[in-house]
Amino acid sequence: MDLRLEDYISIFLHETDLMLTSFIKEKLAPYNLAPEQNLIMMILWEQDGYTQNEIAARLKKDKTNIARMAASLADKGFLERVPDDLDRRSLRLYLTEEGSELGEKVTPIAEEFHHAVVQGISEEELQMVRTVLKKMQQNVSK
Amino acid sequence: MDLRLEDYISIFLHETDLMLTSFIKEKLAPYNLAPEQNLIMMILWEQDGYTQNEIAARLKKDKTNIARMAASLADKGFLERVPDDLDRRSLRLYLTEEGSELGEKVTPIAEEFHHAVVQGISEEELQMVRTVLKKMQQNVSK
DNA sequence: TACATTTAGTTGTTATAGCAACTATTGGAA
DNA sequence: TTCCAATAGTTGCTATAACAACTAAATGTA
Repeated sequence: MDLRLEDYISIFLHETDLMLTSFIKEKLAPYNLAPEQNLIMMILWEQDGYTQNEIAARLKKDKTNIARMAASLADKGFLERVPDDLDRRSLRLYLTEEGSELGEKVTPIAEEFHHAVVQGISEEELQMVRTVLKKMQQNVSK
Repeated sequence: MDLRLEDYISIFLHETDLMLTSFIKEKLAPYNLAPEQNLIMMILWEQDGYTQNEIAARLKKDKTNIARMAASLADKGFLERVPDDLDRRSLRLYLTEEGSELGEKVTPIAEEFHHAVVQGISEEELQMVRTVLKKMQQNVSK
């Protein structure tokens, strides 16, 4: 077969992902928010009080990642980690005043980012890409 | 606008990338090769003796990453880092016997991986995805 | 009730990614 | 030839990602 690096769609996908991440990282930097930390905040801005475990399920990430990102966000003063009364193993994430206010500034940036990314790409093209990516996901799942 | 997480194509792209990476990571694990380390090896299997800098340019990665991955691959005995005679700042990467032989086992795995990923996806669809991803890359570049 | 199992979260480790600041070397210009 | 600028690589740091092994708490069953 003899595929070259340029033939691997996975490599191209990975490069694209890194470029998008780097782009939004720069936009968020002034707000002291890293890209994946921002995803946690986006969930909480809609509705806070979720447990770390619930956030992990929603973001399809390992609970270790969420725990460390939540700890970092708490350090920054954007949220508080409150043990649940009924299940004292669980930590529920609640926005602080500062974290809550941050949403008003950062939400528009996230949406601008999305629009910048899809600029010049039609709804049909985007849907097609979603379909193909979904197929790839299925291809590598049991 | 009020986009939900599911609306962000960047998030879907990122999740897909992670799933593909995790899949190939598992396939390569028995050979003591991590996915990105494998990319360096793939270049060297085609032609070795490139400098770390040349590898970094080819893989569009920071030279720090390449330096650390090359150090790791050297630790594993897959390559040697040889200072260039004419420019003693440069380190050229040469395959060891072991690293060279590894290529015969791992190259087919990489190609099988690619075929697994694109299974059930037509050439036209794949080309269209490439075109759209390229457009996204341009959208986030200066 | 007592004990085994499951669950939520933490700690430690490895890999990737990229920035900043540094050393060593090379190359270019006065 | 001397000195400044550019280049190759390293070290240190922060963030993401996920696995393994652990603690603490809750649940289920004998």
